[in-house]
Amino acid sequence: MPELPEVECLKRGVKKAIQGKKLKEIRFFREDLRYPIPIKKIKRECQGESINSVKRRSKYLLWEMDRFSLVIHLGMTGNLIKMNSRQPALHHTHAIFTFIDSSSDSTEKEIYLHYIDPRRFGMIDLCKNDELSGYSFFVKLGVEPLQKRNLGEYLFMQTRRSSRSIKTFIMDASIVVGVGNIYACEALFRAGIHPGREANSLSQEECIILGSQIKDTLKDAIKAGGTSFRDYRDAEGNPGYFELSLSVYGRVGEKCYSCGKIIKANKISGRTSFYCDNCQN
DNA sequence: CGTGCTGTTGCTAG
DNA sequence: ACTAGCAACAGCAC
Repeated sequence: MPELPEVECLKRGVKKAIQGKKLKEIRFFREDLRYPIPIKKIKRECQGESINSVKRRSKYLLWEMDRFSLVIHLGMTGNLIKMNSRQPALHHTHAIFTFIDSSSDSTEKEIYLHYIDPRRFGMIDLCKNDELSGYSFFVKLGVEPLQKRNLGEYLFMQTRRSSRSIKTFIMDASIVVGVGNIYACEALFRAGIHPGREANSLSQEECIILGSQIKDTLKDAIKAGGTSFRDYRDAEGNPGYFELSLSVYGRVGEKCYSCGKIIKANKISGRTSFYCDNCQN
């Protein structure tokens, strides 16, 4: 489900639901996802703590408490959904977080966030707040596309010595985070750049166009609530609608909305790439 | 029934 | 130094 826009939308919903609330109880239903879950440590350090803020870095969610931050990644199929029950409702429910208002001890207003992940490519981890900058999963991350000023100039600099394809390049999280297969395809279409072009063959002008199209594509997707390609839902269980705006992704064999030629699909570094031969050069 | 895809990321081998 | 390929897994379309 998640590329940057989906995680951003989920973050906003989760933030609304739990920020300022007290994490009363955490229940785990298995010991590992992609990596082992430090269950004892998480229970010890987080139960009874208040959530000061909910943040996103790359595709990681951060629940910041006084000393620690819970780090949650959704992998390919993970989700966090508000439910009415503290009982697991689905087969692939791996954790349930119970929140209460910090001010009251009543059980009336408990909130239950269920972590669900069929494929278990996600992760749940804990990191001290003052160690986040050196946190192993964060140290190698590239820039946040929506925060980075002059993203295009940055891409131009970074691409100069790279012979890999531009699509693989912008999907590389050590260069720029959050751009997965869907948004890489869409941003390249909007920029009129063929996904198979060698990164270092792009002119400065093309890089600047690509940089701004990456930002616009991500922003548009966030506005639409993300892309519910298969089963993405936000924290409230609502789907996103950006798939209605997809120009090329998943449209192989269909007509390009812009020129009417047939959309093609090709494997680039093992990932299916959708593009219009006519509009993208 | 297989078979071959799928939104991620980090490690490995070349 | 860079890059492609793979592994971890469940579900779904064909």
